Amino acid sequence: MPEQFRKGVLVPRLDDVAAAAGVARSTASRVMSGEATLTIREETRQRVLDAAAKLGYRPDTRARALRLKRTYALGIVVPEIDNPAFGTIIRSAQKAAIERRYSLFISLADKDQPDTALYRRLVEGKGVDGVLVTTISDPGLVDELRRRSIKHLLVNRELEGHQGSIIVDYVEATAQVVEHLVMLGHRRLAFISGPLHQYAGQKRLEGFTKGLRRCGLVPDEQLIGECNYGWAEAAEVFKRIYVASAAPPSAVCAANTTIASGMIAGARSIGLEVPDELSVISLLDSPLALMHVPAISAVQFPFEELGRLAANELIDAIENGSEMENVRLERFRIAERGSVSSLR
Amino acid sequence: MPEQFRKGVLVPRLDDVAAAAGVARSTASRVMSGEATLTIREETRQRVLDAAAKLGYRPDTRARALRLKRTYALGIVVPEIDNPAFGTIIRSAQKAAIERRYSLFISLADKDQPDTALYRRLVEGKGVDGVLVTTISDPGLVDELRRRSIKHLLVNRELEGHQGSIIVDYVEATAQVVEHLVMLGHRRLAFISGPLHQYAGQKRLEGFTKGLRRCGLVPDEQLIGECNYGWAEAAEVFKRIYVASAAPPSAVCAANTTIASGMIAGARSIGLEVPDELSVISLLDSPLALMHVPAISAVQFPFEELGRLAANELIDAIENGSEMENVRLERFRIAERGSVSSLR
DNA sequence: TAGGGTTAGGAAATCGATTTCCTTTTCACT
DNA sequence: AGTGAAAAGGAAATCGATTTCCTAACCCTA
Repeated sequence: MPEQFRKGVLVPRLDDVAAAAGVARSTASRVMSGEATLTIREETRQRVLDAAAKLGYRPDTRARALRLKRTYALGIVVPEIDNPAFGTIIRSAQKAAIERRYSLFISLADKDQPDTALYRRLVEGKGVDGVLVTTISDPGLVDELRRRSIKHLLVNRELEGHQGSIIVDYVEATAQVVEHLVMLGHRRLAFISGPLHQYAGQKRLEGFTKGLRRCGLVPDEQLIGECNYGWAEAAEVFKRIYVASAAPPSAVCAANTTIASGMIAGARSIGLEVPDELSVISLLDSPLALMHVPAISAVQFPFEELGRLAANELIDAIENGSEMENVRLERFRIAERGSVSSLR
Repeated sequence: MPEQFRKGVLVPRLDDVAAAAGVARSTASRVMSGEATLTIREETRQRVLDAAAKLGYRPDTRARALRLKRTYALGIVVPEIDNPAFGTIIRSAQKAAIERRYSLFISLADKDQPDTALYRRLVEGKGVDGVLVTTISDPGLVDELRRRSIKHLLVNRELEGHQGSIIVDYVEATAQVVEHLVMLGHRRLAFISGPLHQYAGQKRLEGFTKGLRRCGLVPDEQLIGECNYGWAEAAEVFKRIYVASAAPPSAVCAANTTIASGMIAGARSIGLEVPDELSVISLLDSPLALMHVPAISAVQFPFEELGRLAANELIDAIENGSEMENVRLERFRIAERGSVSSLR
């Protein structure tokens, strides 16, 4: 009875393929997995392949993983899913992974639920061969990965003394934005950041002050604002800064397009024209930048490349045991749109 | 030597725990997996638990899955990751899954790469116990799931004759938006949809004409536009419609906030005031709606509930073999903000 | 045709956990 | 103390694939 049962109801196993082709399980395995440690006669190969096709055989990943101690799966931990930068990274990383015959699983690192799916089941349970980490707000994750010596690569994040990270250059890009504005004649620059205790905020602030110093200017505490809660807050923060400052800014760098947009709304609400009376630039591009009149100038980073390289570097490390490096992608581009004016 | 080797370098297995506790593997298994088919003396239990804790033992998911024929993992296939509705669905589904001790893996159904990770490795290779499907643009996926009799649930999508889907009511919501506008005195309504060949576009168009008919009005082909490529196109489409129509619309329904935003820009570019000369409402809310002055009125759907219920229904079906139902969440809310005016 | 080297393919161990089936121990009761 | 039932725990099969080790068949040459 098991014979009928197997053919009809259940999913075929390798044994079924072997039986159908009239060969041993081992031979079927050799044919299916391709990696020929042994030569197989062409005619036998075809018999097995035909049988597999007819039965609709698909190898069982779980069994394979158990035996091979390899899952050919990668995980990526992301803090938020609807951030366009992460979206791009995920997409390109998945594409690169698939090209090398790996799968990529995405797992959200929920703030209220740090005990993520990926972490609990996959990493601890050896469900993935490696992990891309795009958030370090929970340092416990990286610690644990290191402790269990699971290959992992920090993506768009870096950590003091940590081997294996790949980043874009927020610092230099921000510094160059500042230089760009100064070259256009701006002298009073404001900076409205996202949460300053987070990685991106810190790097951008660092770049901001670095850029100013390169131009022989000194940062003015009064012109530096922090915005934790998005658009509406950005408008308020801007107004507060503008009104309070002795000499108001002629240009503002916003951490991202949401903040830039909010700031523009704030500026307009107190009668300021953009870009004539206030130049605005976003330190991170997104589709939102184009949804304004004028469109918002913004810095574009090679996030697609970042995701691709990250996946490939991780896979290399898994397959060749190669050490992971710390890579910094220096490329970026200031997309000049209409929100910045020249004072000259 | 293997003894030392195991303790030092490698990850502990159940056998190591058993050895450390001085019991048999089977006993250790019974303690660790909790499900007591057999009673275990409290003292023995503690010994095993202590040993496991000391060794840092974590069960190997792959081996477990192989033996149990269950992975306690769910997959979700999403068409795009940076759409706020999908973001909400994913987040709440993941949360619900974790609460029931399942993992949720997200996989992007890339258009140019329909051969997704989830599909290839997980579904075919029995890597997940069930799948949430949020896109039907590739009907092959659903076909294949059905053919392999893998539990799956359509989320925010439905298919003729398909058992197992959970949706929000785009049709009724859109119809009620139309009624709402008509009650405010609007008679000439325009509708700018996203791609009309896709699910959401079809449902909204259906609701739009249904709403009009309920109010005794007839849809005017001239006032129906399609926008496939986002903001800038929406502005153009709107202008074209407005200029071309004999009697111009006093209100417009946009499929989503990006289109609504683009339309508003288009309207302003031809000198129209919003909401005084043109009312605008989005049939789908997103943070972008609040990034306007005036803020854009929009329809809010219970996507969080959708994701939660979807995960739970799928898990129920997996665990109890219960049939999956077709559920429609009727709740929705029209968030009135400033972009709609009354003509009375 | 015997001998040596290849080529082709099979039997069985293995990966790590679960579970069935069985044996031993414990305990209550007479 | 002896008996039977219940409790506690162990040995081994199992899940589905890979791989090592081995044997049989084949081919060529001397």
